[in-house]
Amino acid sequence: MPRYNPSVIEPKWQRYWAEHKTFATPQMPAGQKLYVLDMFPYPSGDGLHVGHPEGYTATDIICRFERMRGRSVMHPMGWDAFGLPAEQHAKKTGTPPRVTTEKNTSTFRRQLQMLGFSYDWDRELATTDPGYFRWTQWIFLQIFDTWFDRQAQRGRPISELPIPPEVKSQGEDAVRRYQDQHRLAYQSEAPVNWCPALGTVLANEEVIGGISERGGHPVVRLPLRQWMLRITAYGDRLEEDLETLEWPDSIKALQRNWIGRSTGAEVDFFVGREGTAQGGRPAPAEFKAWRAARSEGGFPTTATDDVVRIYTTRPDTLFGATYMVLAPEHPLVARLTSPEQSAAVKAYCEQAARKSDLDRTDLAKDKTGVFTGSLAVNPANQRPVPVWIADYVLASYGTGAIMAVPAHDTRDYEFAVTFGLPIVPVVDPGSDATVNRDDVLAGKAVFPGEGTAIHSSAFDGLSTSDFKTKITADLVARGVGREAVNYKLRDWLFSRQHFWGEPFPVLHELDADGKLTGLMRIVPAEELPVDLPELKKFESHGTPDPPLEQAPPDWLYPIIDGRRYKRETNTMPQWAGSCWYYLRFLDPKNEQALVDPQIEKTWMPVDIYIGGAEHAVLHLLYARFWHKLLFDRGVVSTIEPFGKLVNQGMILGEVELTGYQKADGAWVSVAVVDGAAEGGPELKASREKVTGVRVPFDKAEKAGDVFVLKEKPDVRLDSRAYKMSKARGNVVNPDAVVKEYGADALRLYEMFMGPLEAAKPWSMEGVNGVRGFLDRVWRMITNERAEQLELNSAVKDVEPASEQNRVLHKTIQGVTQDLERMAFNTSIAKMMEFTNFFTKCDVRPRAAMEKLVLLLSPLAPHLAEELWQLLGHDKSLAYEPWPTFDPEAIREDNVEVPVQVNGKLRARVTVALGLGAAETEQAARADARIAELLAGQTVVKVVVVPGRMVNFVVKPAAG
RNA sequence: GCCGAAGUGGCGGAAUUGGCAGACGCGCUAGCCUCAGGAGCUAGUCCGGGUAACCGGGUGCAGGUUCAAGUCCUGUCUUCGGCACCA
Repeated sequence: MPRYNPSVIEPKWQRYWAEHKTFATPQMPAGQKLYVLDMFPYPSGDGLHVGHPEGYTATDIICRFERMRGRSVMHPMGWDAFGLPAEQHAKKTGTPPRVTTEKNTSTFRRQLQMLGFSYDWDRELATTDPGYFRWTQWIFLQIFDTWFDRQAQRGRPISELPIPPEVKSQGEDAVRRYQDQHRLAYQSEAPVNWCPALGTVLANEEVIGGISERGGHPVVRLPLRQWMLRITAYGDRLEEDLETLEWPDSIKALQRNWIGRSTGAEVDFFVGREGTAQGGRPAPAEFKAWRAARSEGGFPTTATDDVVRIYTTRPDTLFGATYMVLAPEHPLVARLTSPEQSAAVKAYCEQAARKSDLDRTDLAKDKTGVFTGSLAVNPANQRPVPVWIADYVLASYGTGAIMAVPAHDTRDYEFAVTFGLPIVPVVDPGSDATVNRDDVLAGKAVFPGEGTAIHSSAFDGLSTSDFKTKITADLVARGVGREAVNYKLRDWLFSRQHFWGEPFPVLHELDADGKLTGLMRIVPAEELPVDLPELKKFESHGTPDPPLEQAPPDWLYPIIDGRRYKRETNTMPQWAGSCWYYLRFLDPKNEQALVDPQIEKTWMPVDIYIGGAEHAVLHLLYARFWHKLLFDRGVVSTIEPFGKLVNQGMILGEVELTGYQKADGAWVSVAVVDGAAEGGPELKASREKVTGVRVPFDKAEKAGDVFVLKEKPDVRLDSRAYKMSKARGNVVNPDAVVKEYGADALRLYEMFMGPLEAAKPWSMEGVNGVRGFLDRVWRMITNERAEQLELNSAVKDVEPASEQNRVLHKTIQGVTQDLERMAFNTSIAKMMEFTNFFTKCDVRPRAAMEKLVLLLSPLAPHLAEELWQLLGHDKSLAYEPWPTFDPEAIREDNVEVPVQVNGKLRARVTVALGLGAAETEQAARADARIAELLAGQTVVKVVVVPGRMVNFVVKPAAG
């Protein structure tokens, strides 16, 4: 019985495509090129999740659609295969990560192939292949070999870095050290999250409140030598070039926010060398001399040690700066601390050092701080201001010190209130409705907005923006300030203390005693890759040092030209491999270059890039950074890697009803429960803990717009879909769906659920629904009752009747337009309408059936290929021309026009297409019901949109 | 707190430019077919009233612009996502 049986036809066509290499991409495009890329997955041990195929189906549809429209399509897939889970598995079981990774990759590959995606599998790559990470290491060498020329705003070879004469005069080693300081890859001490219990270094996201996310063990912060990449140098370009991209505005906003560019001024507050060295205020004579020197010599590039340099975005509030704050880590803290304050300052700084960044911000409700005992001079009005230390100022942002303007900055205001510091308003909010003006002017409220200057001597009356310009110019003229730009973006911490990652192609020089000299030597490009050594065991060795410290000596200590070196033992983060994989897909087997320049020029940029929003910032920012650097170094030809970006929404689990019960089992309404409380749900009023219980749908009913318990209708239930998770037990396995409904049904359902970008709850009933549609298509074209597969007897070689032709062409038009704008859900709806219509026809013209099969083929390719073959074609439809529609066939002779009276729909009249406004109005007036409604009324106005609608505006006739 | 997205039937969602709200699917109801059905077919299904024609209401809430608002404007509430002392 040839019913629609996906478990037979799907493997059949997958084999066909593989054997015929149907989707092999030519190295050079034959037609117009289209590069469609999925964010490649990390092959986890859990296998594919129904979230993966959502984006992959969307890109697959686009690719199949565009191939039929004549484009040359690049559509590759690969594996982001380095990652912590495989390493942790190795620690537990001793299985080498490469073995685990290959096993997981096989599962992922099988699952993706089972869904019939049209990837060119000959381009498959994994970031863990030595042939791949050879080039990841090569890119690192490019970064290492680059410095950033601020003037030109681009990266240049380190050999072109100008060496100051005073450095040159110190000899070769000094020059090398100077270069090392300016490379875009550099080393620095940075704190890591070391968890002794787990024996591993954790990422910031894995540490919550000083406790490891996994296991709940304490985590300590230790400084460790780390590799950093100078992404901040590219801050401006990363921000500005967002404008050139066809990305969702929300993602651009997220990136802009992350880069966090702000403009303002740097200003020096004089503290002096003499008086302040022991606390107290700077000597007036010394200050005078400093002022004179500054107006002569100007503003020095790096701060001198007689000033505290601050950064502010509001130089216009300088007259309101009543104190200063240094971060606890600020280098001047020790010198500015007076003997009397020394104990208090020391205690405060030690306490701050113990807290992680997270703790500092978490406990941010109350401001803490300590006075240094020193005073500085406000350069606007020459008044002395106290210098404080507080951890609400971050050492890592700006200059690590601020001027505090409590009247106009919320944080400064809170601090000033806590410690009783003076509050001087210098901005009049005027009529600004957000604050009470009198309170602001009395120093009893904070006003962070813009307004008119007061208490600012000669600047009074200026608007905030004018003031900024004027005072900045004034500061520059006096040599005490300059314009400045800052970023929230920090340099990229690029090393990990892991085994399962790309080794750095770097060797550290050892002296005769086997100690590090601090000088480095790179592994030359032609000797790459630096492969990972074989480790005997993977267990933790109890120190935060990288696991590769345990590597065999012949790997760890190479001897070159008779000199002993130690290899770098940190490895690169997982981001490294995913930063450039889109380039390697173009030319995956090239051993001479990362990508052939001609091929790169032809295929780049990626035209459509689809993936989850979780990569909105980091992956996309890092990849853009590398791409720009490669552009500067002449490796790639475009300034940006990804043209159009689409984020697929998350697929949630099935909708669940949750009721809440107290410890004694009594039900409580969801209205009185705080579900987001820490440590589980609790009653809003009493903070009593309650338990969430899943309630089956047959125990609940709808009351108004909420669900309630059937047996206790005053108990409201929570109705929502949750993120799929193992813990919740609501994960849907694609294997099971394919087994029961078929891959085409899974693909179609994921597209039919709703817009690609939206978060959507899963529903097995919905899968069953689209499977029903595929069954109907099958029955429309085949004879299900025959013994052998044969055409339905209603399918005939005849011309379509005019109504049939109209439906056909409307469907072609609609589906084409919907696919062009990635509205997959509505394109499916249109094919359903087609099927509903033609199923009712006793005669189904073969040409119409063939066209539908072609329209359906990007979405449900296996079914389409099978029907195409049955309709008498002997090769794949993958490159059949896409059906075109005839506008003539769609045109109807008559249109139904709604007629409104005072904006309310009262009748519909059928008129000839293209009828003029006057005639349409006549036709509307001729309608019996309209005539009745207009009788006795004065028609004030008639609005006619020919072919669309008529509206009579009436009022009762006078008299 | 700040930034972003979204609120439309019992449910997922349509409505491309301001012009017939609810396409399509699920679910539900009734009927047909069947030995049987988690199969198929037909009809109905926004809410209230009415046998019906039809009438009234309706896109989170409150206003506004317009002949006309799901769509535009102002305010507000809720949910989700992100950032979180960035001076």
